[in-house]
Amino acid sequence: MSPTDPSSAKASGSNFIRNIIDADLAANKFAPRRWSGRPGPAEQHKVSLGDTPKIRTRFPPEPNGYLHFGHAKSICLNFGLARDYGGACHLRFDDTNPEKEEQEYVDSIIDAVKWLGFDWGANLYYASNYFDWMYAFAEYLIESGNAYVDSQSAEEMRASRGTLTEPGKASPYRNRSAAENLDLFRRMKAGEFADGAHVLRARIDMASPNINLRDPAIYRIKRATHHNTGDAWCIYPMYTYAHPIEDALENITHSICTLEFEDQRPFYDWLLERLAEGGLLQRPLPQQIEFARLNLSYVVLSKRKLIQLVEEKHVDGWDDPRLPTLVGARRRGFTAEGFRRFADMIGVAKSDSWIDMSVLEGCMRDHLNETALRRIAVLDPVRLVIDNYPEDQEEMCEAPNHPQQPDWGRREIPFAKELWIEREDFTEHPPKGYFRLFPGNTVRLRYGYVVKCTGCVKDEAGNIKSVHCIYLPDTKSGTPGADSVKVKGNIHWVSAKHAYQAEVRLYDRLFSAEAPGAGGRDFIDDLNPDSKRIIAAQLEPALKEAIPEERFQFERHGYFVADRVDSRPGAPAFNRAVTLKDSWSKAR
RNA sequence: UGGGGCUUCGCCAAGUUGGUUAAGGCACCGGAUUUUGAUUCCGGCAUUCCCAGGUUCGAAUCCUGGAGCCCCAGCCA
Repeated sequence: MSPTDPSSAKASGSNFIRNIIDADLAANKFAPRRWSGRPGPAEQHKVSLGDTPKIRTRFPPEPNGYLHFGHAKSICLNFGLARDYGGACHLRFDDTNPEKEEQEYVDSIIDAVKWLGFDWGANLYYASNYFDWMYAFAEYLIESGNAYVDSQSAEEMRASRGTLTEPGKASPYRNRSAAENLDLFRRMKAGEFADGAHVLRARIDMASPNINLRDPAIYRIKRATHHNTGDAWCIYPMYTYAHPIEDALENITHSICTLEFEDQRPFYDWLLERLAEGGLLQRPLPQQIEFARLNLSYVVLSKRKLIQLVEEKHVDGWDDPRLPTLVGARRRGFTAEGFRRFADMIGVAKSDSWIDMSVLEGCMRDHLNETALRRIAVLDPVRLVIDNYPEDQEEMCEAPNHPQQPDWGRREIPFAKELWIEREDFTEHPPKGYFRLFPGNTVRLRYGYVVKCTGCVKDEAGNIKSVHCIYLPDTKSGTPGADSVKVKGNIHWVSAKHAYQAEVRLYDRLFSAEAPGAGGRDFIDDLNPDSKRIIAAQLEPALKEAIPEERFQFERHGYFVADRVDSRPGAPAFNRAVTLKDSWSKAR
């Protein structure tokens, strides 16, 4: 199911959903299930022998937007469960509302789920492919007295629904005969009525304390071209009605959704029970299980807000590396494995919890630490001149591609008299504990020589133009004398003459508030003005050959990725995914 | 205020048939190693489970009462 070895997939700890599945499996609940090889009603499945996957879950996005971090939790949950239990997870597009859904979103969702590392095999489905069955089931509901056509206006319906504390009142159309209802419903389908003229409702209980059971609408007239069925239909099923049926047709065992659907579960069960009674759906019926959606600090995940950020151009499109979309995260340099670890780490439960953005960042840092090649980059360059180094001399220094992975080899970095070093690695007035360059101090130029700082040259305004030092010839890394001089400081550098100057984007959190828009503020006002800084950095020459999406650790800085959109062959641009932990600046 | 949920360490989260000292992760704090102030390693980190009573030899787990937070009145999903 996933690119990672299933056997190594560390069984994410116990959680309430696993407990339910364990109990179901122990009770052999799914033994009667049949699977015909494709979704369908009882009649179709019952001629088959059984269903090989032990459980079936599904990830059912509505193709009306881009997937975000919240979806990643759900994807990892559903596909992860299927993987761990020898089951299957379906990718199903819940496309029952033609006004909001587009092919563009279908494509991006497919890309995102694949990128996260999951495989639905042959189980790619569209709710819209079930419209015929849904329609037939609705006729059955009418015939069995469980649904009726209501001809009230939307306003009238709302008015008669009652309130949270008062029961609703029956519609004057509630007791139409089955024959009349059937005739009306067929004419709705035939296109005889205007949008909104009638609606099909389940007949349950207008006085139910659960508002969702007060005769919910299940079909509405809506003339709109559907991305999949075109103009074949002018009536479309509502989510409440469609979703349970989709699950049942697909033989889903555990239909996992978020907490806000909890009140919907009685209807889910009611509907499926009616249909199973009629022999339309096979038992055992799918069961809906609700878990708490992801809440992430410093982030907005609501579709409305994401759209606003894109449309008002606070970010550069849906794949902006600062956006919590999966395409954005990918461009940012986040990894699929990082998301999977994150999902495992935060677990799944029913309490409405908040996860700090630093947890996600930590997962990315963790995975990137293990996998990213090390390279040198000077992001805020100032010139370092080695006064006692011959003018025209050059030599190579050797550095490992990864300190913990000797097998990954080494690369050479050119060294010369003039180097770029980090501006913050030199100071004339060192604070307590500072062990980088300052006049009189000795540091190692990482993978090169030990140098002793002699001072700096400033312009009239007092800005440092260059730092000066002398090197200790016998101290080159890798040579016998390398450790003859012990130093505490170790700074990185790039030869000025050989450096590859590139565009580097330093991304930071999009919002500076933990809960953007909290306390009645406009969330736009919480935007972090420094969430994107574009700089010209001096990089070690090897970085020129980076290919799009190749990720690196820029030593002592963080993890960066060659941008998959703006990089050109031989001229990659880099995005910062996440910084390294920095206990020095934290301590200060 | 009708209905449905939730409440265990700074943040997640096990624990659910009542039974030794309340898992684990993250964060944090020490200390060791380190040519990344990174990584890695080792150690520490809830006499207490929202609160108050009660049952019991024994309760986070059972009972009673209370508090706080989230969700529901679309012909959205």
